[in-house]
Amino acid sequence: MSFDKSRSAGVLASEIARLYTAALQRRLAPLGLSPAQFLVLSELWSEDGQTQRMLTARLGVEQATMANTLGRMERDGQIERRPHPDDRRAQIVSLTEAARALEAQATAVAREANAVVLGGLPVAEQELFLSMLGRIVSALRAGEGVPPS
Amino acid sequence: MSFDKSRSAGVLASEIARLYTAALQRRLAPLGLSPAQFLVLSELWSEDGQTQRMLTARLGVEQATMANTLGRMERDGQIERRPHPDDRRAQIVSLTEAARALEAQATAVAREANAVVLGGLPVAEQELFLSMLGRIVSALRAGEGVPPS
DNA sequence: TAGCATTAAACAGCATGCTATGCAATAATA
DNA sequence: TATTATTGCATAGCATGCTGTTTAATGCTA
Repeated sequence: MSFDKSRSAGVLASEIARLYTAALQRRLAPLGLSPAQFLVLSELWSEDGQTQRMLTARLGVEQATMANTLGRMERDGQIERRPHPDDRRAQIVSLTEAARALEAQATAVAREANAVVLGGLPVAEQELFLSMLGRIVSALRAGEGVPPS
Repeated sequence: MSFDKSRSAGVLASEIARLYTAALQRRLAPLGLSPAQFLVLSELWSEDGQTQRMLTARLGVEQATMANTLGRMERDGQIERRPHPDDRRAQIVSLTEAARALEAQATAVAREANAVVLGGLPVAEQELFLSMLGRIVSALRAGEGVPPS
């Protein structure tokens, strides 16, 4: 009859997401970063000089969301946008020195925030939990997401 | 060194949350409801006539978030706010007829959206997964959240 | 009882996410 | 080659979440 939040995978996942984001934000704030900015940076740290389109695809958010986030990152001096040499529609997103310098610290605190989440389970179950999350994401992307045309 | 999103419990949970919210939104839209509105309604369906403070505590969001959501729900004709008989600061939030009529359908589609999420796992693992989510939420609330003073 | 603290809501301002549109540049095709 | 389709981004507008501040009503206490 009624809806039991405490047994809803979606509601529980959303709550974990909110608490994780808050934990990460508290740790990133001293570095001048936000959670979404961190994700973009982590992509650029592994490969600098990507187009907005590539970043959008790899992080799995909508193009407009990425455009807004990149706008804030440019405003905050984390990235620069330079014209694409071959395609005048596109731009190359590249790290500033300031952003490059944050990699070690930011990665460390992000790992810490994730450890806090996993810390809710005994070590013996953590690996299985990660595996379950991964399988669910794959299934949802395949089933509910936009079909890859 | 670098940050691996695909092994981050927080990132994966956030992604499941986004995909779940989208799946739920698609199903609720024909009823004129949004995911956050559904959660408030589900609370009111089980006990009508609560104060904003009670709803805030039970759904675990901030007071300001709840005030905004209730504002949209009032605008959309789902709830009414009436003065509290004993406390002139407070208001009683009660369901409109229209909102009361949606319970069965809305609950059904929400269950469906949750089934889609759990569907990413074999049935044998679903119960364990729910238990893990619940334990993590409890641990995070206790550890990182605002201490219950 | 006067004054301070607490509580219930509202409001302001911001970050992230989304959809829908619009625009310019590039590609494909009739 | 002229049209049409596609692609890469930007913008607008909205929902949800947060923090911080303000206001009004209540409660407590010296």
